[in-house]
Amino acid sequence: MEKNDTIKPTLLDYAILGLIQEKPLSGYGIRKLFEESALGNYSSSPGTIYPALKRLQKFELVKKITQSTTTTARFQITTRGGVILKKWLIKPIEKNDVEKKIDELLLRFAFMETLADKKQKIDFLTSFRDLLNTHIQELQAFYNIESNNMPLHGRLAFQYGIDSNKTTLKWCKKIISHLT
Amino acid sequence: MEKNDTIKPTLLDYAILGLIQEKPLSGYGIRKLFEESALGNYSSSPGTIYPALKRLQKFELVKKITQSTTTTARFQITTRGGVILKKWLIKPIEKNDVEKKIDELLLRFAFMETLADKKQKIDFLTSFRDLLNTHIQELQAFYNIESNNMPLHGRLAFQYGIDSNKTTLKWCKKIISHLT
DNA sequence: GCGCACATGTAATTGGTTACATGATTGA
DNA sequence: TCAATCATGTAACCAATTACATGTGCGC
Repeated sequence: MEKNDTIKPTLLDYAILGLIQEKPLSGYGIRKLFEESALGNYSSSPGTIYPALKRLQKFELVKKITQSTTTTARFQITTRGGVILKKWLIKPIEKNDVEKKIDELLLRFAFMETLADKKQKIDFLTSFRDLLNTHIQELQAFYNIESNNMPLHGRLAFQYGIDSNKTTLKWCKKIISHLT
Repeated sequence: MEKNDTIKPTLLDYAILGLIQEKPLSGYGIRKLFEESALGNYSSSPGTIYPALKRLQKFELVKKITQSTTTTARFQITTRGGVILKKWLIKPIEKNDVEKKIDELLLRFAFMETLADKKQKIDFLTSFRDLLNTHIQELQAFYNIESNNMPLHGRLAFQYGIDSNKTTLKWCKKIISHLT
């Protein structure tokens, strides 16, 4: 009905789309997966999941399927939902993603396994790596100039930021060599 | 006025309290700091900062001070605000903080510099370290059991989680030895 | 018969985002 | 004088959190 209204899926929406894309799941099944997998910190509370599913249904990214009266209804991704999911997966990584949305990039990577081809994966990872490199250099440059003006704990916290970006970079390189 | 109503400050609220605790700042000054320091990804948009300041004023955690008619009004932390800030800084770290709220822990650490004594800092960091150790062991145990059932990319993303926790642990240990 | 896991919702509240709106001051 | 920066706000919208509410089916 609201097909033509634009929807801007949240990260949770994408996580749901990615999960049911593998196989249809009930609302409860989705909740259990979020609870147990621990991968990503998405809320599994009913007040989060069920309204999200309703939203996704409204925009026809998912649809309810009922095989028999005895089994629980499950949600399936629609063609439209699949298109939107894939578009999100392979869209170019932006500076801001690397600076503040590592979780989202990791989620994208996780779902790329079956939904992207090898070239797209490599593109994703090399772009990720390059942007990380730039970001780390910028952080380092900032640190070199400003560290003397920073309070001790601020400096140490900033160093943590650099450290963790370097870890991400290492991971990225490891995966690249793993895939090639 | 609403003194007795409980307030549950958000992370942004704490960030503001921590900043103005050092020296009074205008709303604009706070916005600039969030924009430039890059430390923590807090929104610096007017629609975020000014309502937050209004909220903090309402609960009397900050108060407006005007030195002269020419200078811009600045916000100062109140006694009440100081108490709440300190309580947050030194409260025991929970399992969940280590699992999902590293940013908050880093922010707490940054503000502890002047607001906590050496023992409190060491307690904070050793507790952080111990909880991280436990968490990493749990992740590793989960990985050992489940990795064969995980899809490749899921496994790699999970490994990223372990890696980054290990980085946090290393940082933690480094700071501990730095302080002792 | 009791408790637990399964299963699905709604309602109130609220913080954050985005966009809009306004005006002063300052330096090129 | 014109653009940029300083400076402060409001309004609409929306997703997420928390709490409440309900009901089934299974195993002990």
